[in-house]
Amino acid sequence: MKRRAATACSKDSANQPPDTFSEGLKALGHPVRLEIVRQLAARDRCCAGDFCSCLPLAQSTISQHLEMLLAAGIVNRRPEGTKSIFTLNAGRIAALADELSRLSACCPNPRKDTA
Amino acid sequence: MKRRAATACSKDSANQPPDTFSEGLKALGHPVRLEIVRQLAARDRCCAGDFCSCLPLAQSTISQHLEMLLAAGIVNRRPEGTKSIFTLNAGRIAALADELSRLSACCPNPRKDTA
DNA sequence: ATGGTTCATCGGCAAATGCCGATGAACCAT
DNA sequence: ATGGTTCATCGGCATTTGCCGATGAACCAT
Repeated sequence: MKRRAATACSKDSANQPPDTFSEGLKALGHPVRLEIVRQLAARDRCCAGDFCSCLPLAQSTISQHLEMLLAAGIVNRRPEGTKSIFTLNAGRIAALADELSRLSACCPNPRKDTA
Repeated sequence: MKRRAATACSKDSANQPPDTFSEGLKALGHPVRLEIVRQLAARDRCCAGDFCSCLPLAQSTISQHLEMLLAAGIVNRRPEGTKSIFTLNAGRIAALADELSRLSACCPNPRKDTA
């Protein structure tokens, strides 16, 4: 098991450098990863196996999706016994949502009527 | 030029069926497409060529990115003479932002302090 | 009609992505 | 120590993505 790299790579929640906006959106832009996030939002605290039992995918595949979400700062991981506990990084998601809404508000673009 | 398929495929702004959330995020989850969206948000109304002059990519590549944004409902396209005028679909982006923020709000997940 | 723009589409190619089964480390029991 | 979980990582594979140059249609001049 090489997954005990650091001590607990979950505390550093919002460690996203500069341009990571598109990175975050990309991580969320996949139905499986989005489902993972939804599960996490609904249940709070899932271990990796929980996702395996509610998604029709191999364990290795799910592990890789989790890894991507982790790399994008969307989720946090914490080792607990032989399990990996995942939690949502709500702050990060909120920040993405915020930047997105700011994008939409930037230009009113009211040309939506008949003209 | 086959691009005059319908009359003006831009009016139907928010025509996204059911799951299109991840589709939209995926479309935005690419630095080039995000830059296109930013340009559009800042300037309102760009033709395709405008993007070619501010992005270091071939015209065909940009056309394809625009096509993706169009398919995802992020932008609208309107033919105008020999040009294609693009506008932001701000409503769609706002809806994505909203759903995203709802995701983050779902679970407070306050375990962010030392514990 | 002729020529010049603008831009969508068509191969083609390299790289990235998504998926899997297998392997083995870390941990928990016994 | 032995065996059973849990899960990250590896190699391999098929598909998708991102990019390009070239082509040609639609439109605008003249």
